[in-house]
Amino acid sequence: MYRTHTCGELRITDVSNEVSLSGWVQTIRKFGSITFVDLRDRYGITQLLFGEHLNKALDQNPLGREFVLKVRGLVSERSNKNLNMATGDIEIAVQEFSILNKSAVPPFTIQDDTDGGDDLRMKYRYLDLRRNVVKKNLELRYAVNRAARNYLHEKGFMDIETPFLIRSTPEGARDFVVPSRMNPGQFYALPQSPQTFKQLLMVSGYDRYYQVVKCFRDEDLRADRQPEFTQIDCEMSFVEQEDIFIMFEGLIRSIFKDVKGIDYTEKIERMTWEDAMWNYGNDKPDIRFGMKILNLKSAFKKQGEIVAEGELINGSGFGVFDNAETVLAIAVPGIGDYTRKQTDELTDWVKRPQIGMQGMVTIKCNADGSYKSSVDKFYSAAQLSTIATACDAVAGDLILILAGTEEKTRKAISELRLEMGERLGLRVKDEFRLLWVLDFPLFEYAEDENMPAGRWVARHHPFTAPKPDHIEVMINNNPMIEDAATYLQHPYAGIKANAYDMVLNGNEIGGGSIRIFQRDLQERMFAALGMSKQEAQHKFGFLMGAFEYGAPPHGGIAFGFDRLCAILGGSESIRDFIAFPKNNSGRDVMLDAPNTIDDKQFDELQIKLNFK
RNA sequence: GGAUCGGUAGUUCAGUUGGUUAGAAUGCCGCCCUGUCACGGCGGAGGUCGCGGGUUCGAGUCCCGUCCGGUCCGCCA
Repeated sequence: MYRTHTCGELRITDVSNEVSLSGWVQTIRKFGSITFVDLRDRYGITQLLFGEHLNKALDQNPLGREFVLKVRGLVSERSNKNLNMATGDIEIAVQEFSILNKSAVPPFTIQDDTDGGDDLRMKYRYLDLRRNVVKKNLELRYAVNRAARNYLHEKGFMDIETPFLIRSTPEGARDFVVPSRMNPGQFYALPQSPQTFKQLLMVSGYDRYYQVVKCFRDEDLRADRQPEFTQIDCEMSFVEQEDIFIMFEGLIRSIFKDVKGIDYTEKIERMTWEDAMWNYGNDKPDIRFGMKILNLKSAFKKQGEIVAEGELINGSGFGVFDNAETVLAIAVPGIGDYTRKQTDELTDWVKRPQIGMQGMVTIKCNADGSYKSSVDKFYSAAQLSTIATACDAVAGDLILILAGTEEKTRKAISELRLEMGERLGLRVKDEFRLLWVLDFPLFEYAEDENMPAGRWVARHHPFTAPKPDHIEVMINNNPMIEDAATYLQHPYAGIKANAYDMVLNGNEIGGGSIRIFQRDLQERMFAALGMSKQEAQHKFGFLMGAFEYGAPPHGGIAFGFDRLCAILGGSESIRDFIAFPKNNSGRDVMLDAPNTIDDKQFDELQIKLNFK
């Protein structure tokens, strides 16, 4: 028998029992004639004491780090206890031991504070996974998985597997493709999500479906993006948006409770996409802190906004503002005492290529109620005061202003806001703020080499239903864009979707929609996206055919499982929460994949390489 | 496709204005040590400075190219 107990469970109450343990050698501490060894397994660490009588055996069979060891001995109370270890009251007085397997010296230390770099740890991921911190992350992942499954099972959702080898429908992300040997010249695609299958399951009457499922997208990677990733994919029949909100607020609350022990009882806020863009410059705002964006002048119109276009900065003679499409400001609390050097550094920050601003204007709000600005000669004290008041700035604040084209400036100030939140410590890791963003536009403008004026693409996906009030607009207007410069005036630009994202601390953790379930509306949607009737029938005939046989109204949501785990675990990178992740270039550095295949395999597939 | 940072001992890093024999910590090996748990003490081994080319009397250091890795932009319905 290899073991009677694990390395994490023996306590003072077990003293004088004879036990066997098996595990890995964490450390060896030799003291002349006695030797201490920390033995590690998944459950913990237990100290072993090798007495003088084993010295000869140890000389003949020397131990090393990461050797696999089996010992038999007596549980003994320690004379020096270690309060930092769960098993710190006891040790095993070893009577006999055997080395089950030797280990080469690991390329990095298997410790919480390892000396190994990311690259090396990924190459030897099986060693990295032995480390406690990595193990904790995977345990958290499993806890989230369990919490989700328990909740969904409780609510009557049924886990149904859908196929991985499907057909390519290159809308949106690039597909990974798999050649078919039995059908030469033809390819499967790996699913970007089980979207159409879950909709078909609704047509089939399964009512409530879920799956914790791998999805594949052949796009460039980021710290929070992998080519294969996991979604908690859900779909329900006979629901409206409100039903979805209630159901999945329950899910996320349940996950918080089970995984983090947090009772998230607060109301989960809701914000329209327009408000999010207007106030935060971003469709996934981090609402843990304020610093809302003030529009001093904007090409982006929004109903009900108090500040009229240009009102605050008109006629100043300051060309940068007067000529800009958009001028946006944020009031950063408590940094009104920044030195010239510090504000210059911030200016350099927004001038980085990734942000791409030409410059930045600052207004200091002094303690005596006066203002000091880098554009003092263009604006009166009263004008600066008006701007400051509109920004809700108080004495001690620093107002940062960016000007330029609408899209770029809004994106830049959004980045600046997040950066300042980060620098001021306002983005607290263990504070969680959930938010629904809703009323997304149904369509998004896209450039297209075949269509000079551009065309519409689905912002979410082509199965998303328009808001009921907007269906008429969609049906009664020609989708054709006449002029790229005025696409915002096209009726389609204002059509809103029954789509929603769940946002946690500035991250999109889930997104979904109410779906189209009538054949004619779905056809109309494909047409709006520039797909011919034949093409739509060819690619999605199966779905539209299904809609003819009594499709129920339905909708759903998919959560980004890896990302959710990373945020709950307080990490920026989802790689820490995936057992065997890919690197930045989509490579598995452990397997050295992707890699070439044999000529024989090419022959069987009847495929010939044609490198350019 | 683009921007940017990095590549020096097994590992993590330092290396000044281009100048003698490229350092530290940790890991590894050996010896000593009966209560350690980041054990301690003494000693030792360990380097094609990613690769290729160039400038120079002289290159880890400067220039060009290339490969690899990190982060970001584009992209990600």
